[in-house]
Amino acid sequence: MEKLISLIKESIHLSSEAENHILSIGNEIEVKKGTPLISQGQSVRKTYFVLDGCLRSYCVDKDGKEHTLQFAVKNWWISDFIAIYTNESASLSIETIINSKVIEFNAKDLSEIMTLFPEFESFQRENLERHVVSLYKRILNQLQLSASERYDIFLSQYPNIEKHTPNFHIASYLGITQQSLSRIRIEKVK
Amino acid sequence: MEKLISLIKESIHLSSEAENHILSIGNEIEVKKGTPLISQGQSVRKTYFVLDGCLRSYCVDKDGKEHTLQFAVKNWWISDFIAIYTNESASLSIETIINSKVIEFNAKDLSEIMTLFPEFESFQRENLERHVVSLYKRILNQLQLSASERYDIFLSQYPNIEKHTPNFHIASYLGITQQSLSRIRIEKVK
DNA sequence: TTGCTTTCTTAACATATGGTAATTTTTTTC
DNA sequence: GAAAAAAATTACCATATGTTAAGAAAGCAA
Repeated sequence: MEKLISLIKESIHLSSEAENHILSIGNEIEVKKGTPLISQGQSVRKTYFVLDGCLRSYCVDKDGKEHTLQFAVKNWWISDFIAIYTNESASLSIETIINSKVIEFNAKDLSEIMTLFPEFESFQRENLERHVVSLYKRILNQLQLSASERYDIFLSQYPNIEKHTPNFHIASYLGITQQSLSRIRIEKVK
Repeated sequence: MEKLISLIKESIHLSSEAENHILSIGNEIEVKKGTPLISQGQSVRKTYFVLDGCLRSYCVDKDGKEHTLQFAVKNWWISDFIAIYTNESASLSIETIINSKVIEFNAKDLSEIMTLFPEFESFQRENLERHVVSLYKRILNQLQLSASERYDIFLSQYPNIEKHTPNFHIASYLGITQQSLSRIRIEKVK
């Protein structure tokens, strides 16, 4: 939990009162590989901060195909932000890819922090700004790059992730089939 | 300019002091069709609020192809947010698609508002939350829908926009060529 | 270790989209 | 309104990616 506290302190001044409040609303838990944490259709109550391991958020389309929206590794936040920011029920599911350690927060508690300690507004705003930038960059990649080029960028953004993440999840993040990814991987070797 | 003020008032309480400050930093201008407002490579100093008309942001790749990242119509903000939030020079260009009326802000003035009037933090945060949601939805569309389905959604999100926006800009937003879009449009008629 | 399950690869074929180029249509400009 | 410029359509062929299905490899559980 100290890791999260020190991360916050990089961005804003944190009173001991606020620090204690965060410690009181966060719940550190260990989650076995393959555990569903949020399921499409449910009402979303949780947001997770990853201490160790790897999670992913994805949606399942009408044909039953999965599409990975986000991977979250150490020090990243993950939730169904679409549901949280629009107050709708979950359109995404979230699961652990490997055994992981996370801090679980009630989304409601997190948004209340900003009322209790207004300085958190700017912490949250900065997070959102970075979030917007990364999403724009992903859209730009999708618009202008081939699947093979997107895979290269993926590997540089998530070094080591392919050691524990099945290729079909990576393929679903890149927007291609696992067969296409397999072909691309073989081309690279040559 | 009243339109922007009333939009802000929907989100936060606005003191007359803060209102005057906004009026003082915003510059209402009319811009002829096809005018470049920001160009790739420049340092970005402006953010625009659209009162009337239509603008787009786009990037030009190494082959000279354009990729449209955003269209902005009435009551939308547009800028190179990647550049602004990362403090880099512009990776995007912005231009008017038709004769437009916009309020021009110095990006620096806008971010200073939050220091001068902290209540703006939450206005900006809410904007960013909506921004994140719309970007996630676009990524999901790109991952799971065909070009034809994405075009349908585009038309419902921007009704009337095709009346004044060239198809090759719409195609570049959807991530396809104008020839493909042309084929899709013909299929629809049948 | 052994067997079972999941994941990955491979192949043959199908389909969507891209590239080039010519033609038509629409818009702009004078 | 005529000429010029820009945009849209069309056609033909190329290519990337999808689909289906089978077999190989890797990972997991007893």
